[in-house]
Amino acid sequence: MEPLSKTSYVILGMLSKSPKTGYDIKSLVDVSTRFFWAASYGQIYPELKRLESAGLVAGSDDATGGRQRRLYEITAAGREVLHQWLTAGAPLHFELRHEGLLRFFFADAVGRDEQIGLLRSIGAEHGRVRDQLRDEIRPHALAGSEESGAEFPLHTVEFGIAYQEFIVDWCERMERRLAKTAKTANRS
Amino acid sequence: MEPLSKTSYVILGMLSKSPKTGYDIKSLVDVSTRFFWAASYGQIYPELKRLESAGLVAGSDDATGGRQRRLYEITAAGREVLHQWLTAGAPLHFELRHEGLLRFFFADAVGRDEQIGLLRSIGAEHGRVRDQLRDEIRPHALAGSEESGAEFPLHTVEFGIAYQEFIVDWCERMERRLAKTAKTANRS
DNA sequence: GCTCACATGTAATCCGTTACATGATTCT
DNA sequence: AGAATCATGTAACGGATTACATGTGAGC
Repeated sequence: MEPLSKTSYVILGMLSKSPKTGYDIKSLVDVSTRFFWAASYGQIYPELKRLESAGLVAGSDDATGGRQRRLYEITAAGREVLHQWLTAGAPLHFELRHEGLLRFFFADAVGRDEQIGLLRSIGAEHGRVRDQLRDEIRPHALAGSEESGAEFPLHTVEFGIAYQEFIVDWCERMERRLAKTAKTANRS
Repeated sequence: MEPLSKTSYVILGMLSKSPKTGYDIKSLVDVSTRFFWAASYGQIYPELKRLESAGLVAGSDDATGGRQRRLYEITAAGREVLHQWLTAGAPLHFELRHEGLLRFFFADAVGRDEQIGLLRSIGAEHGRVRDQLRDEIRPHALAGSEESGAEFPLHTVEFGIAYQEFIVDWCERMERRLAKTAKTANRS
């Protein structure tokens, strides 16, 4: 069996706690793993079908009246591959794409004002994400933790908050440093 | 004109300093922007052609003997769109995909030993990247800085080092925290 | 003579997003 | 009555990686 995509482990992981619809999974991802592993309907629904034909999840129709609803639950085989992935020694995929940093890299070509403006927008954006994690995602993780005893989703959000905060702080420090050594603009 | 991909800005940015071959660009990316914006030959060569037909770069054959070599330089129009991007108010694309964190999120399903082992591999991996930035990329940026006066590539590497270090530290703190509250394994 | 760096490209494939299409139920 | 939420899916597209294919020149 060819190896599963990382996103299918998100699905398996979410289903390992309780049965869910594709919609449920997407909603959950949006308030939890999204910041380090996003997923869209365009991935989730087809992936659920693939996982079902691979015997890792089992779907059952669960329509209420005229509204269609397909509830998936993880199978024993699914639990097995999830556990395998969770304990594997394989290299962990890590990827960052940061347009702000890319611009910053080339920022010698613009004036001090633009350099500082760039740092402000980068900092502001990461500040917004930090706020969102703190005010929306963290309470959600906290509730889940009290209800199920799971502590790692909470640890993960807390890492996220500290991570965003680190970038915000760095932007502020760099901004101050640049402000001190004001310099005339050097267009291209 | 449809908007350029971020990767084409990497190319334009690299060419804005001096003319280069596709090979040169790839080599440079690999010792500079790679950690927050990677690029492969499969993107660079086709993109150079597109940029040329859009009039943003100009290529000239520069073969030495039998070895083909095509040198590209940025045009005035190319400088213009680069500068536009560098000073635009557009939202900055940011994306993180972190398999280690994803596993960590689901780590309630494994035992303490595996949880700690996971933190160790995450920390070790980020430590390796930090070392690479410090020992290989930073000297390179420093040399470039002394030669051309460009300071932002250096600032960017320094951010990278601090960023990787932040994650390493966090892993160590979390590891210690988990070690203190040892717990029996709870399979799935 | 061999290996490594220089040099260019393409095709297959993967992973993922966005936009579209459709409809039921619940809340205000 | 209308809006928001629940619910499922697909098609088109975009961005990027990997593997493949090919060959030169320089240094040991």
